[in-house]
Amino acid sequence: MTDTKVRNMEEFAALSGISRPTVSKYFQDPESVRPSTRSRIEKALERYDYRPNIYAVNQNRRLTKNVGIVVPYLTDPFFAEIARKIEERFSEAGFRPTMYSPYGQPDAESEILDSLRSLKPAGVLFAPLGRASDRGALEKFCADVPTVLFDSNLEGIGEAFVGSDNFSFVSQTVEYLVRTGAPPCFFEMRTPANPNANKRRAAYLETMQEFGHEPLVLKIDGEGWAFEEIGREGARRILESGGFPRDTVLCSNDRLAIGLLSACYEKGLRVGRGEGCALRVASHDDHPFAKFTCPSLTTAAHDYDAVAIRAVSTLHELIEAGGSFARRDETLFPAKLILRSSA
Amino acid sequence: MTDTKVRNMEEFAALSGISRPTVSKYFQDPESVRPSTRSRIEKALERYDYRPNIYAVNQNRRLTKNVGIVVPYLTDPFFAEIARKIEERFSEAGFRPTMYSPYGQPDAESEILDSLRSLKPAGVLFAPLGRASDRGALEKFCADVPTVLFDSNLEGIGEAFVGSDNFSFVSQTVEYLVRTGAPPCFFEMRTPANPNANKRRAAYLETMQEFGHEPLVLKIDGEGWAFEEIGREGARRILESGGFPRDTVLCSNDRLAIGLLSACYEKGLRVGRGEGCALRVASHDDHPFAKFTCPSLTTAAHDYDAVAIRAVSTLHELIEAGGSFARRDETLFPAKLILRSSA
DNA sequence: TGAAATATTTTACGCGCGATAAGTTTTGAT
DNA sequence: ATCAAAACTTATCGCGCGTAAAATATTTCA
Repeated sequence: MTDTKVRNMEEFAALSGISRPTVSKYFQDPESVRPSTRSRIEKALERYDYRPNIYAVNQNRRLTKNVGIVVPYLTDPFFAEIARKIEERFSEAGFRPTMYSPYGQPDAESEILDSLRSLKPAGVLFAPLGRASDRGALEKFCADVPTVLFDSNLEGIGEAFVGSDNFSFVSQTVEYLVRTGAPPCFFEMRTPANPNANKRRAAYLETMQEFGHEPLVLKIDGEGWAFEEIGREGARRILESGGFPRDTVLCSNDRLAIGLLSACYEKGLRVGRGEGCALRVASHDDHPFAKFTCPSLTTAAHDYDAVAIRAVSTLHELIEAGGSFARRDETLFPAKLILRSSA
Repeated sequence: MTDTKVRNMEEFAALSGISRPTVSKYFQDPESVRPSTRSRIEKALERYDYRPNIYAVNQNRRLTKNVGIVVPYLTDPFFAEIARKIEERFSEAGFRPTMYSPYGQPDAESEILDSLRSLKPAGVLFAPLGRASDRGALEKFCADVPTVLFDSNLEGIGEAFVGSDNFSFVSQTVEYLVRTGAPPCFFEMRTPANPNANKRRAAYLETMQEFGHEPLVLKIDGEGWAFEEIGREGARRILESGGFPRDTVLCSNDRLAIGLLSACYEKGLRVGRGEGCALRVASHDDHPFAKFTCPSLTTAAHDYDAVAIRAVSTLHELIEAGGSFARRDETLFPAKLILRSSA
């Protein structure tokens, strides 16, 4: 590689012996030029290592190749993992994905949308905070930018939704717990941040009804996104005031369960399905750490890959459709029950 | 807010009754225009909600307000947490931080640097993969872009380094374990990805020597970044072939320890410092999940905040210094011992 | 009140590339 | 060899803004 620094496309075109418009065409789609020209450009590319100025490109293109990925809490490995899968797929498809997270703060979410808008992205995959989101801000954003919601559905917002079927999660765990032991009580936050939590509670109530068992919901206090801490404190309080009302607990999500398990361990309460176990615990999500809890956590798993793949392909379709669908599709993937040691 | 859509700065300037160059000046630094002008612009801003085109701005400015944050593995809550803190501070300072992660892959790391370079960032905070990094690529990058390394130090790369003092981590844990019980063996990967691991081993050897104890290093097999899994498998193998050679184990990092604890639980081996405990386990990092392991993990904590704050301020200084320092400074923050139940 | 100091306006150019139109060459099938 | 289609070249414009120089207006302070 020669060290002649190439200032712009004009210069690079001269060096490769091709006209600038053709070089421009090449960078927009290498297949769109004749093989012989392509190889000449690529040879020059090896020698001079030029890349089009991304700002000039984006200023002039009708549509950028940027896509936004927004998740509510990026330090949660669950979201980090799904964001990663989505990011990977976009990169492969030649887009420039950028990740954003409001870390639970509604005003930060609105700010992200504002700054995202000014990036003129081709599209956005958006997992909203949920209850706390500023609905008006989201609607305005979605009116301007092709947006697909994932993970957490807000009715009427975005051109489509891709996520997991909460009913499938809960019906499977409840069915399993009932079949192999006793009907569970349901362990959740009093004021969940996420609409999925409400759907899970509803599914619990419905499924228990169906099986002819009395439902019992334990609502624990706590605000914010420190779910493990909240789960642990909630469980401690229950254990210190007489213990759980049933010998089987179904947690709304794995992060609460992680906290609960830690409280049980601390109190010397043995969790699992074997001899000498006082409590069975199951949960939902298959959080990346659920394999390493003590005992390892029986849970219903998201189909991470399916959600990521479908979310990306749906956004692709949306972009190609010009930014809007005739109908707002909702795709829900079923859960897969993962049997481990906790129940 | 009126719904007249403002196309560009020209139009907005006309609407606010100020000339375009002055409006341009305002957006670069609101303090640089007369208060009376400023308030006129801001009044217009409330009515018309205009924002300068980010691509046109960045194309023409000598230096963008972009900064890059690169961490080796973003789905690791440890990195996610520190990246978050850094991101937050840059946002407050009026920069546009963007996060990148190669997820352990050296070629992805080089690609990130390439695409980062084309963003013409004012500076980059970079936590390299370590051993696997393509040193040549990093050097070339750092020659063009003001870069400060953090977390993981590669000698001679970047204009400065900010991180934690590995010796301080290990000397504190070893001292504590020796003082309150017995000298630990050291549990680590055979081929650690990160230079910090080597420094920790060296610190272990040195500290044990100093205390007059025979060091003992257990090297477990495994490749990649699935440290919990690797730690668990390594511990299983040890437990199944006679158990740990000492009753105290010091893990190189918390993620390995999480795996080890899970293996111990599985095998019915009670970990902790009380009666009936067969093993004491301590570690390093204070991973966000270390509070929730069973038992909770005694560990040496990074000063996350100090590292984040110093990394950001160092990069600020570097940018203001025009991109290079006279001397490559290395800032190391000491660890803080966190006593929990595992040792 | 007046002159110097500071802000603002006017004017004009450039950044690097996308897009388009009109003319020229190359291609590949007859 | 012929000819139309495909690919390329040349020329030119526009995107939205930064920046600089010169002219003008406003403020500041004696």
